[in-house]
Amino acid sequence: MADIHLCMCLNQNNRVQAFQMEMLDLGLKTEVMMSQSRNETLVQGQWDPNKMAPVGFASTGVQEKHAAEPRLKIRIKERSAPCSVPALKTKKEPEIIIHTVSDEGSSNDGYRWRKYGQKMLKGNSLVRSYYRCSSSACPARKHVERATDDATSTTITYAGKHDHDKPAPKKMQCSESRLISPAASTDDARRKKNISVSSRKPSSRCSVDGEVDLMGEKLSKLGAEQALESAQTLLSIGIDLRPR
DNA sequence: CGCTTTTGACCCGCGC
DNA sequence: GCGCGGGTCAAAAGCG
Repeated sequence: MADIHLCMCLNQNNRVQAFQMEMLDLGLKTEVMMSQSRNETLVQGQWDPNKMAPVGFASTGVQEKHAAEPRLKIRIKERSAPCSVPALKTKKEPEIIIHTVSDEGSSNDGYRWRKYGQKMLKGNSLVRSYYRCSSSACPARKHVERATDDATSTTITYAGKHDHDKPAPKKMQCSESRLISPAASTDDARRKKNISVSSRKPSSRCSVDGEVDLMGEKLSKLGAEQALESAQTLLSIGIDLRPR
């Protein structure tokens, strides 16, 4: 099962728009939310993947940061939390949070990341790993947060933008596997030492690009060109939502 | 040999 | 002012 749950919140000029989509193993259930305050969801809608039209809207409560659904969950939102990097402290640089809950728990975003730190958080119940882009002078960073008691739950926080294109793969397959998220590769490395890794199920691929375009179309009606722009930013960062 | 990971130490912001 | 927690640094070790 390769569910994808994407939530995106934006905050520009004191306005927040959000959209969310789920791909329940290609079921492509899509939800669109709009909110007026940070992290608060006011409206939620659904798209029928066949009709490509809204199915219904319903009010929802405040989004919990960490939902407990046992499925792959990807969340993208802006964050106002300060970053220790001085340049990022002053600027409210958008951060993108991807929360994944899956067996594979990896997010291959196409970039090469280098781990530069790891912290035990909240009484060792969480392990947060810190990665930066391997490309020199690239400001892109990401934090991979993983529960020690639930290794299948991973929260990835992206900060900063890549100032370069995705590195060209030398070999399609090899590079793809090589470019699997460092969190996964880290764990893989550990698993190599401890236990054997069960072979990955080749899950079907599904592109989100069309969904993002759909979101942009809908949001444009809401006066959310910023949303589309940020969605493009998201894509430019290189997040690959294709389940593997 | 070059790149990545590991890990303890250090820095800094924030709350009390 | 102090302590705590989060983020980063940097050296050593590991790996391909």
